[in-house]
Amino acid sequence: MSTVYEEQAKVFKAFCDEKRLRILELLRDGEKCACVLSEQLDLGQSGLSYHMKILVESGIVESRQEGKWTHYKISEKGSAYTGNLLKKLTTPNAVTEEKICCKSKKPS
Amino acid sequence: MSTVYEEQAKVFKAFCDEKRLRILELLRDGEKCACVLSEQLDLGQSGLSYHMKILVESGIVESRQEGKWTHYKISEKGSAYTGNLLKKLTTPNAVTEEKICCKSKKPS
DNA sequence: ACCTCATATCAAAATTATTTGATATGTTAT
DNA sequence: ATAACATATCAAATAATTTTGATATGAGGT
Repeated sequence: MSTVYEEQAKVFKAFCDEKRLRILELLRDGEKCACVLSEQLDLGQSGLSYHMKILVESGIVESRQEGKWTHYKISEKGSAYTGNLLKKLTTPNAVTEEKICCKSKKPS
Repeated sequence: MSTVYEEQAKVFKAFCDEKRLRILELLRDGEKCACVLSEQLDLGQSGLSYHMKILVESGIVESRQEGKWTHYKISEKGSAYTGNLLKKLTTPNAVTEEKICCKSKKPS
């Protein structure tokens, strides 16, 4: 069972972990390279790499290579996409709105 | 380590699981009771209950008791809150925007 | 080419989330 | 009060995620 749902879930995984929220918070102050991020969080090098991969794959973060260093920043495009997706997922379909499910009372 | 981050993560957990995304999709068609949801997904009674608890605790879904039945629907308030939170988490701080980290090149 | 450094990947261990079946709670009807 | 039903909770089993340390890859400098 892998489909649209898994794709969508992947996007929000970015926000489902404490460490990643901390990383995003740091990135709100502007682009940062991995070394700086690793320094500011209690995360080893490989742990950071693991989370950055998830963030990049979610589309929320962009990476840029510069020589040995990798710089990360929040992606405007990805953020906008996610915002729209969230709205879509939580907006009622407006179509067949009223449909009683389990009868509230037996017919008297 | 439990704080704001964990609180925020909890909100987005609603969207991080395939089953829950399916449930939300069903709820976009209007309020539904647990029995109907359970019927439409390959989820046993207790499994559904587990996911509904997560959804309700995230604030995205509201529940309403009616006799024996529990009805669930998407919470407008919770959705709006989450939308704003998402925006907040992905909007740059605009303050000290430019700050070079790892020197791009050695001073020549 | 070789060395050093930054990051990525891998595999094992540890942690956390999900599923499942059994039982508990609470509501309605008899 | 008891029976029947809807949902919640619990505990054990399973699966997925995260952490950690070791090793690989790839860039720059010598």
